[in-house]
Amino acid sequence: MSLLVHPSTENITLVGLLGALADPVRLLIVVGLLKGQGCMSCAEASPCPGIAKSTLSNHFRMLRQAGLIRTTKRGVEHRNVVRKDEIDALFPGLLELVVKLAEKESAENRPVGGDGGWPRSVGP
Amino acid sequence: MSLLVHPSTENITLVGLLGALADPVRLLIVVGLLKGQGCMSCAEASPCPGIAKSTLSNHFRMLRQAGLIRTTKRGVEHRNVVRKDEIDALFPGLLELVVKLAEKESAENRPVGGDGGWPRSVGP
DNA sequence: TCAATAGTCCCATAATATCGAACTACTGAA
DNA sequence: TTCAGTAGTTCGATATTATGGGACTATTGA
Repeated sequence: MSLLVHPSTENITLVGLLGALADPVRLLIVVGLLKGQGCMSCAEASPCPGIAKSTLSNHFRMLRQAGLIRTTKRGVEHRNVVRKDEIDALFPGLLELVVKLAEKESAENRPVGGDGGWPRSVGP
Repeated sequence: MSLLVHPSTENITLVGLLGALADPVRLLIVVGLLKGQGCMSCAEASPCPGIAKSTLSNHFRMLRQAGLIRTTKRGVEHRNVVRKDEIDALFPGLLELVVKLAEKESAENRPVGGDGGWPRSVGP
């Protein structure tokens, strides 16, 4: 059963948000949500080829737990929206800048994330 | 032997930087470096009680691998500095904003990071 | 009622983080 | 030179976390 627990605003932390954004898939999801509008299906939200459904579900759960998105059931699917107003109040400028930098990075031919160099990509 | 490998600027990614900052200890280290100046000992850099020396060493390695800091040997200790100019060129405004938000968070009595709510702090 | 769809949950496996202990490198005495 | 002390890294074991397949739940529409 999905209870769709969301943290209250006082439990949203900067480290939590950064961690939620520190994954290529999740970053693309969030940028997509912010540039488009609230998105429907998980699969729809992400330009993710060959990622298991359960993994995608986990990514959305992580975004939810970090307080980045709010998920509501709408019929058979889940509607995810970024908690923009709340996050802007807590951490003004963060979402805007991340979106801008992600777009800058991809515009410079450096695929957003890629493997992200995170975690674990450079030797000792 | 420590080779102190640093990624070249083209291998510094947004996801990598966010991941490096997505830890309470590392965030405090980076903020400390940016607010103070290049720091000497790992132990000195971090206001970290009861964190194992090897763990701290790993945190510095992660910051290094993400391209956030540059480490040079100076005598018996390692000198760590934030690669500010390079990161500012790649991702303008990121470091400044993160420092500002971390300070805002702690000013609001919400200890920066805490356990950070990341990873894993809210139930299903 | 039944099939189809959207997502979650559970499990096993793989990848990471943490920390103690051993080790390396450098410094500054004696 | 030798030796003790300091700063960090590396290694091994353990614990935590992510991934993906498959089963399961809930909702919709025929």
